[in-house]
Amino acid sequence: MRWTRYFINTLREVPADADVISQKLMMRGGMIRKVAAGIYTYLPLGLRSVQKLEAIVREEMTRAGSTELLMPAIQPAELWVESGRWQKYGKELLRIKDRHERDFVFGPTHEEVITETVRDAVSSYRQLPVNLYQIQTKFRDEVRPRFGLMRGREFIMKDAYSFHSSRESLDETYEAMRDAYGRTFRRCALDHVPVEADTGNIGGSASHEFMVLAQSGEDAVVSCPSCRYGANIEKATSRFFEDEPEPAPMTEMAPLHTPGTKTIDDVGAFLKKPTSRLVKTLVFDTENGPVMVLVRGDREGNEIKIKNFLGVNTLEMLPDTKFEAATGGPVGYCGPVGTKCKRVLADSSLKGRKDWVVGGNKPDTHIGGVNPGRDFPEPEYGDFTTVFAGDPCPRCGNKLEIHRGIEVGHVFKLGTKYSEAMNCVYLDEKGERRPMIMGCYGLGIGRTVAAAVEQSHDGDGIIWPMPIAPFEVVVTSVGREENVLATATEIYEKLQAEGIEVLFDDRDERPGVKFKDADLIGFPLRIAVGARSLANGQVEWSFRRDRAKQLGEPAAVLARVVEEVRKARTA
RNA sequence: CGGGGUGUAGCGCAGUCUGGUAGCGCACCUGCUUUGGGAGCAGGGGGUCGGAGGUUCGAAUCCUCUCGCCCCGACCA
Repeated sequence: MRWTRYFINTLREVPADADVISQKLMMRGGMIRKVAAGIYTYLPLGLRSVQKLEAIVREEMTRAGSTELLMPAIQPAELWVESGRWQKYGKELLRIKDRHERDFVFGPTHEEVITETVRDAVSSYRQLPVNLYQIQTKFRDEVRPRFGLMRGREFIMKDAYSFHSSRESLDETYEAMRDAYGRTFRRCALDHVPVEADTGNIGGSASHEFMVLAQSGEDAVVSCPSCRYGANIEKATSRFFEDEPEPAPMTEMAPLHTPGTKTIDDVGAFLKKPTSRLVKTLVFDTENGPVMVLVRGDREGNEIKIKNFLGVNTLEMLPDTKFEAATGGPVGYCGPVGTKCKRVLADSSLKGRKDWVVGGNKPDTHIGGVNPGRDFPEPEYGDFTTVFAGDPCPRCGNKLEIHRGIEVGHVFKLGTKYSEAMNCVYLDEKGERRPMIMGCYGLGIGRTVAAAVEQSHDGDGIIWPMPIAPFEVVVTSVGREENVLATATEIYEKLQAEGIEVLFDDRDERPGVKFKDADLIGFPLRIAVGARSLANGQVEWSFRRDRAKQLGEPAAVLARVVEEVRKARTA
């Protein structure tokens, strides 16, 4: 492809509304263009990267035994009513009406359509398992789209769904898909980590996310450098409480006068005890009424874990205005002894511990020597706290690390949530009707491309990993001398003949402009042909990643560049 | 949804407070010079100043309403 015949418009200045690096560089490099908040055009260069990633994804899906289909973006509301999500999904679901005033949605995901499809086509266990995928445009009306392609409203996603007659069959496919994801991201040369994830609203029993590690990531990833443990912070656990001393014998409950100690740190300082020896009381409001959660004083409550344990849809910190009425005590001195809260949870780190120090439900008062079971009803124990960096790994005990990550893929064991709601059943060997067991597997195409840019760039622009670079090689002619153009053209044509993806910068521009553009767009390899080196019968080539220039005769450079591309392709 | 900000040429911005026929840089077009890291000079084209209404002899500028966009927060497969 010749630059002068292509469609590239680079910007010298960063558009004012771009906030993350991938968005800035892709907009400047002429790869994407914002049309509305969270809605982008993929310009030709950007589309090439997208399509190259899609090709890799298709190969890996095929290898994992998944078959491609394409479902509609616009879906009838009835399907969503049937699954129950017409009510539940909320404002993120873009609802539209056709000219007959019939309700439709622009699909944010495709469980409904695929379940209907498989339900109608499959009736016997002999036809299972089924594994189907598509690469398609979704729309989610995010409250706050941001970060360019990383959190758009309209976005391209690969989504796959599998249907099974047994748990074992689902496990097998789940593993195959998980492997396929790992291979896909590895082939894109992305530094990523698979982690255990919260299953969220979608439900289901097991779930893993694939996180690309990058500063701009919206998620926090807990990982162990020694063993292979990795989990989203929403889900991660640790053995932080194992350093607790042996429980002392129980003492009597005794009130403590603690004036002006609103926070747990105040109380610790006042009583001259480390906050880890105190108990912090959190109160949340849910649709089922207020819930009290007790955690060790130095830890933080994890709302996702609490929400999942309770099985509620809404959970938020109880506002001060409702506090006294709900708990029977003032803010800052809340505790489980004699509380009005019907439900009291406690983090497992408190289990077996004696003589708690808790709020006294009276102003300026705490209580020491409090023991669950004796002084207040035994609470419900569970894991309700968030992991801190440096906590011991739940598997091996070594220190956990926390990094920022971009969620580029998510695999779920869905179970029978949708098949039951939508009557997607099969007949087993005994002729009995059973709901199919489902899995679903998402991979953000645009987000992965953006994540690659987040992870690989420098002050001058993008440094594309070869497998998803818009072109593998750029040939830059420097100067307009006849032999320069002739040599550059020849190299360009030979590279094309070798099947290399090459862009020929044949513009009549000054060298600086061409080099700056090449760096900005980030072609992995560059061949520069200029009069100066050509006088010695040489041309120059370099990798974008280090830009170290090497000289050689055209034929030798050509061979070397072809070799480097092939090497990268098979890596 | 709450708080803050912003909207002037394709991009980046000034002008708004203090009303008087719209400006700068980049990009674009023409010419000459230049040619290995975003050239120089000269000339040129392009904007109903987000939209509607109002005040005024006169509105980018003041007032009212409205829309878009951005940031922080809450929320989120």
